[in-house]
Parts: sequence; structure tokens; C-alpha cells
Amino acid sequence: MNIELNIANLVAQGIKNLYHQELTATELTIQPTKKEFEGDFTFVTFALTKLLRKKPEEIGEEIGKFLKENNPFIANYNVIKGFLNLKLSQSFWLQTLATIAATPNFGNAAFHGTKVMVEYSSPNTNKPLHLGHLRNNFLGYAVAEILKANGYDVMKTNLVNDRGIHICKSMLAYQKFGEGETPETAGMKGDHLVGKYYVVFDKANKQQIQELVAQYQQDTPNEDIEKLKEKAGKNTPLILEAQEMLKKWEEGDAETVDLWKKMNGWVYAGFDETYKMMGVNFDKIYYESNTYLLGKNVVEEGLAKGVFFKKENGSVWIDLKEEGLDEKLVLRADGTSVYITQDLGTADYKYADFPMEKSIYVVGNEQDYHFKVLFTILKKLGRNYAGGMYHLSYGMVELPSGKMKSREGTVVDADDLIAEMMTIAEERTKELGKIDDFSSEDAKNLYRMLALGALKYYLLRVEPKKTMLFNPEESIDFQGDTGVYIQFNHARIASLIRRADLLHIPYHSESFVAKATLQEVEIELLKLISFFPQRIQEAANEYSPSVIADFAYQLSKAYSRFYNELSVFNEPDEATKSMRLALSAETAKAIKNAMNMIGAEVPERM
RNA sequence: GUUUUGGUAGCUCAGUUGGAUAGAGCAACUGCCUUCUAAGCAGUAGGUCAUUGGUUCGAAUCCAAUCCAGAACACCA
Repeated sequence: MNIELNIANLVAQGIKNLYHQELTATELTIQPTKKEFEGDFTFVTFALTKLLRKKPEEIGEEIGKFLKENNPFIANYNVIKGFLNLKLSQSFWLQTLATIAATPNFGNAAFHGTKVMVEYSSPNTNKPLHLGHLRNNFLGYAVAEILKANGYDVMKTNLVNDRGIHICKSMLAYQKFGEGETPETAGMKGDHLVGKYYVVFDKANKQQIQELVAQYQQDTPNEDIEKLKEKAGKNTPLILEAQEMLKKWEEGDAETVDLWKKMNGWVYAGFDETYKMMGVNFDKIYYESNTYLLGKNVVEEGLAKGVFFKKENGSVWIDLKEEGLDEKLVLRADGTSVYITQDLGTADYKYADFPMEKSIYVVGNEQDYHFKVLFTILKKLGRNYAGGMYHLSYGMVELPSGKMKSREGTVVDADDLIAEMMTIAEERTKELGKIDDFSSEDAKNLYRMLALGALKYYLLRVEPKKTMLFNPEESIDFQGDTGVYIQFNHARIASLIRRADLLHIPYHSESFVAKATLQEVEIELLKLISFFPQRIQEAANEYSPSVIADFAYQLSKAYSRFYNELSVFNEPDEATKSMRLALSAETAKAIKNAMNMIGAEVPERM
């Protein structure tokens, strides 16, 4: 359903009849009429003045008259300057409601099976998830769901960064200071425990840097302090030991690998719990420990094809100056991989797994350059899938004090934040006392729903690429433009529908089409629902869940207005009563569908 | 320095791809629960759309320059 397109077609027909000019519907501007004017949709005539050599008002008058006379759905029209405002008839809107009601999963596109992979989350296994990860996870999950709603065959993946020097840091600190502590003995989630040792490492290492710098200063008192710090950072006993450990790990040293397995196991258990709480999931999980050696064959291939070149010291590069980028290293002189080497190999690996037409990487905008380079290289290598690759780049979540820094303890922990939101949801719900008859299990489920709904909506309503601000002092709101407001409207409708069903009041199409009367608020609401398919498409085209979040909010707001202005059960006209129930039911369905698409659940009662 | 992304109400954000008098929420103020869930509704107040110039019937939106802020530019990941 696309009402604007239909109207554009009617206008095009009118132009053909009146002026003998062939214009396609997409060349014509149709938009919803601004609320301060009379009408539902507006055709902008300015653009035609040159072609038709007429005044904009004149064109509006002529087309308006033609449409009204030749189409029963056009009830009326008025012209203000270059704007032709068209009012659609009651019967048109009632028919629209009937069509929406008869369409299962209204808004969703038919399945076409185009394969798309969405990689998101991709955590490090050396520290627990924080607020920034929440934005990533919610975004990735939502984009995947939105693509599904648009008919794609979606594969959600997670590439876990489970090896490397940073992992060795936690391992080393644990080995030195852990005293055999486990998540059980410490009473901590595994990811938090491992994160604790990452911090321990950092602290001890900082101490060593200071000591080294002091020593350097004695030896070379005239050297620049920053340079000394940099040098010290690379040479502390702890860093050297961590590097040694990494080497051992790569050689498969049994003791090191066992420790790594043990600690990663703790982290995975912790992550699983958090993922479950967040309501996100994956179809396949990749581990860097399995993929970090990939890509060397790609380097050979690139050399053979002349896409890459070798420098005298044996390192391999690609020249991307023509693309406005720089020279980029793809293999070290000692033959070992760099970050981009594995990403090249992993891209092939993923494609072999799932031959997708689109591949989306949900990764923060600090890696914009990296992905530009990666995609360019793959194109140059002639990968046919390269054209479908997309870096869904999102902005950082900042605190009023600036960036979150784990070293300064200003990180907002994901588990803590969710727990806090649940507590607030519980307090607020108990205050209102509307679910006193709930079992404690049902109540807890509601708190989780509300907490996560609030959090997801809060993070997803903002356009992905924008940096956003989170103020821990002010807890996330439950009023106004929030997830909870939307959930509240759903619960309210659910309550109406329960009552209608109990009283056996019908609300199928036959009970209202051609009989009921619609008020302005109802038409506004119906109009919004009818836009759902376009909004879903828009969200998919732009990989932007904020479009769906906004849709759910606009819809809830329109419903709230309707709910306060008009009564359902006190309406004397039976057909109109049925229509209002049907309208409510369809609103609830659209709200639920939209909220599910951004990963938020919606309650029947709250 | 180069590249890149932003700058809209006191605060947090929208703005349907160039359309009419730029919108929401929060915070402030005023009304509305004997009535389908008030986690609500209605209203008041709040703007040099960073600045300047350009493109045209028409610019928050497109182009150029400038200012401010963030990020990236490692034989790190």
C-alpha cells in the first residue's frame, strides 16, 4: 500500500488528460498535508509551471477539479499558492482500514530471499560489555530484524575478538595476582572477573611505566618526557611478559592455552547471560582465534594480480592514493598478519559460509578509515561480493564528562545499567499499583520488558551515525518520547480489545465498512498506519532503526490523542464503535511489529 | 597537516531527501481523573537552524568558504 504513489498516478493521469504531457508518478511531489491546512495529501504544482507555462494556482485548480470529478475517492480539494490540497473520502479511509486489517504482518515486504549478513556485537573477551556495546548490539539486532521485515534472508553473526595482546594482559594479571580465584569463589560474573584483572594489569603496568621513566630520566636527562613515556610503555617487564605469553599462545603452549580456555570460558558464560538479558542473538559466532591466520593467501593472490606490491624489506603494501587514501600495509616484513590481513581473509571465509549479496559490519565510526580501505581492496581484488559490503558506522555514546574511559572508571557497565533500569521500572510500577495481581515471575518479566524497552528506544531513536549523550545522573525517562510511553499505549489498547472480546463486540471489516463515520483524529491515525510499509523500506534502505522508533512513537502519540478525544464503548453508533476497535487493534499490531523490529517487547498489561 | 562526521529551543533529539508559519520530549507554567489504564491529554512560554556568500519560484536541507567540536590517518586491534 502506497497512497501517495496512487495519488501521484491519478495526478499524472490528470496531467495527461488536461495537458497531453506524459509524466511518471515519481516525478511528481505528493506529500501529507500540513496540519494547519485542510486536506490529506498535497500536490506541489510549482515544478510544473515551466513545462505547462501556467500559473501554479491555475494548475492546481484545473487538476483538482479534474480529480474530484473523475475519482470517487477524492472528496474535495483546495488550492493555496502552488499547493493543491486533496481531501480523501470517508469511504476511502474505511476501505484502507479494512485492507490493513486483512493484511497479515501489514507493513512487511514479501520474502525475496536476498541473502544479507549482519555482523555485530564483536566484543573483546578481556572486559565486560558497556554502554557503547549496547548501542552496537541493539543497532545490529534491529537492522537485522528490519531487513527481515523487508524480505531478506538474514544471517546474524558475531566475530569475537578472543585473542591478542590485550587478552594476554588479563591472563597475565590473573596468573600473577589471581590466587586461583573463580567466578564462583569471587561471586562475580565471569566477564567482570576477567575485566577486573585487565584493570589490575593496567594499574601495575602504569606503576612500572613511572619507574621506568624515572630511570630513563636519570640516564638521559635531556630527552623529551613524552618520548620517554612512549618508550617506557613498550618496555615494562609486564608488557614484555605479556608479549612473551602471546608468543607462547601462538605456539600452542599447553599451559597458556589452558589458562586462555578457562578464562575465555568464564567470559562467554558472562556474555551469554548479558546477551540473553538484552534479547539479542546470533546465527553464527566466529572466533578470531580461528580466523586470525586467514588472509595470507589473499596477500599472495594480490601480489600475483599486481594489486599489492612488495617493499625491499619484504613487507607487502597496496597503493590507494588514487582512491584518495594512502599506502596501506597488508603484511608485515616478518610475514605476520596485521588487522586488515585477517579481515580480508575473513571476508572470503564468511562468503564461502553464506554467499550473501550484502554484508553489513556494525562497527563504531572510529573504524571508518579501516573499512573504506578494506572494501576498496576487496573491490580491487575483484571480489564480486565487494559491492554489497557496507560499514554501518555509528557514533560513540558520550557522558557529560566526555568519552567513557575504562582506565578512569567512567565506563557505564551494561549489566549494571540494565539492573538499575529494572529497579526503576519496579519502583514505578509498584507506585502505580496496576499489576498487584501479577505473579512475581510475571511482574519481573514486565520490569525487564520495560527496562529494556526504555533502554533500546533511548539508544535507537537517535540516528546511528550521530554521537549521542548519556547522562547517568538523569535516569532514562519513562515519560514522553520514550519506549515505555509506546508500551503503555499498547497495553491500553490490549485492555480495550480484551473487553471487546469479552462483550463479543465485533470489529471485523463487514461491521464498519461503508457504515462508520471517521473523525479527524481517526483519519490521522489511520494515515500513519498506512505509511508503515514505506517507513520499513526507508529504515532498511538507510539501515536506520531510528525511523522505526520514530514511527512507533508517532503512532502512539496519535493513538493517545484519539483515546482521549473519543470513547470506544460509549459510542452509540455500532458501526463506528466497531471501526474504533478495529482501528485500535491495527494500531496495536503496528506498534508491536515496530517495537519488535527494534528488539523491544510490548506488554498486554502494565 | 590531510581525510571524515557533526553543529537545529536551557537540555536530549526529530525534521518524510528542495516545499506552506522549523517540530517532539524533558525542565518551567496553566487546565483536565465519579467516565475504555493519568507511565496520559490539552494549552502557555521557549529559535539569528554555527557564520557568510551562492544556486532558484522556494534552502535547516544542495554548493563554496570560514568558525567550533569529535574521530581517523601505526610493521596496534
